[in-house]
Amino acid sequence: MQTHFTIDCVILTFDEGKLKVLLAERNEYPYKDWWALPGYFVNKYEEMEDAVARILFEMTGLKDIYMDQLAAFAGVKRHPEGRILTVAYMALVQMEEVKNKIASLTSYMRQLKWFSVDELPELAFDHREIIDLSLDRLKKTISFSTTPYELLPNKFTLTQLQQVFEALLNKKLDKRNFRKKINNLGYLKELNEVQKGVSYRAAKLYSFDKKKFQKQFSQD
Amino acid sequence: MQTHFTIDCVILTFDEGKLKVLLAERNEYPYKDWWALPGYFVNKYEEMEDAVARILFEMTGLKDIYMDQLAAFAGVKRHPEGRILTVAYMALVQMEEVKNKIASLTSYMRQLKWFSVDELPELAFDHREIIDLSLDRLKKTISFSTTPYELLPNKFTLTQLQQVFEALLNKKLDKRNFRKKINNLGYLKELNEVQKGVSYRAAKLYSFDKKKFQKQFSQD
DNA sequence: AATATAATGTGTATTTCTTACACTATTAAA
DNA sequence: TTTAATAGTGTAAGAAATACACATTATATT
Repeated sequence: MQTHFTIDCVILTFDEGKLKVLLAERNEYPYKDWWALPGYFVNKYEEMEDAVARILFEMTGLKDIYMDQLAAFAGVKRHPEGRILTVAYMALVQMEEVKNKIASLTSYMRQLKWFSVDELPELAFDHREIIDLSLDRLKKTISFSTTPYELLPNKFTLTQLQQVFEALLNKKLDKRNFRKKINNLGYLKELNEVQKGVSYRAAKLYSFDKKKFQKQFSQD
Repeated sequence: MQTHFTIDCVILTFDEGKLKVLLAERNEYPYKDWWALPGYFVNKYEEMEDAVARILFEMTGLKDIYMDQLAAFAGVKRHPEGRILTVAYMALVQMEEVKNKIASLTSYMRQLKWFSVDELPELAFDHREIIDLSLDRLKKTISFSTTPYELLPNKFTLTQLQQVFEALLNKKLDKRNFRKKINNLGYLKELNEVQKGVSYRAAKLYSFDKKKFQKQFSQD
């Protein structure tokens, strides 16, 4: 038995204090004119991860994006023409980088747009379920992973970092306790720079020390 | 583009103080005579979960087995004849139940055998990688999931439960601290029964209260 | 009946982590 | 100079995690 084989990408970023996902407006049957996750067929001799990278490049103009497989969705009734198996991936990008790049629109999608994850339109196929799964996954792993730092610019304030945690965990955190905990983890580097362009006291900038992070997690 | 579509199952249980996985000896090209995960093609109009249930029934004689999707594996070079996409599932069973059932051998496999996960033979395809992934996944989720109880008989001793944790986490735990913690979770029921057939002091039996467990996790 | 064996079952003190909580400092704009 | 807006900081109380040793009990052996 054979099946059609596609990739769908939940591309997430953090912008304006909110977690956002990139959606495409479909220009093709079925679900024409609906919003959907960016995705497409995998070519015969193409590795799945390469197909993901290809789609991510088309959508964001970026290479070497962080990605993580979520799950396979293979419902017989996903598509009116018969089973189309899709492997869903989650990708995390920095809004700063995306802003300078241009996405290539294709015949099968009319436009791309970032939506806040708590203001999603109705979505094609089972794409809502896929996004929910990715948010669940992030929520569970956030404390032990690099995800917050993939979503933020390379230099960020502690308040921005806290906002990422709050958006993913969907609850408010105490500022002092959050900073204490983050400091104890020991993989933030305090920079000799401050935020610019704000009309109030500027916050110190920090960067993420990936090496120290990995050292801690390689011991388990 | 179309691809062949199969399911592979990592069927795990706990027996003789060890975590064990069920493997099949292949009777077919490629990897003829090698040990492999039980698995097979998904039929055209069959839901993926139904295919998993079908394979699990053939292998163990059991229905309604706990299962969880692990990941899709789709490497172009997995199979010499071209891409065969497989969705790997993890299934957990109680050895007690399996022992009374008969598996149905098929033309493509010669025999089934339980292997301790730390004494695995060389495996066909990327099946070793799949097993490693399932063990990783279990390790990460064990404290917040029903997995230990899916692997054990319905009535079990605290020492057995501790052994499951130790096998999954791959480290020794302190008996008193383990019991204190398990007790605080509050979803174990102490039964008025003790272990039988041992030549030393018999341990009390406990059962898992699934309702209380779910109540706790529905609040997050 | 006495003894040996093998695993069960139990408490406390120490340290670490988590939580709750409110005010001063700094910058830019008006 | 005043106002507005966010940055940045410490402490006390409670909860959870860790380290650690011995008496108890059922069976098997002599």
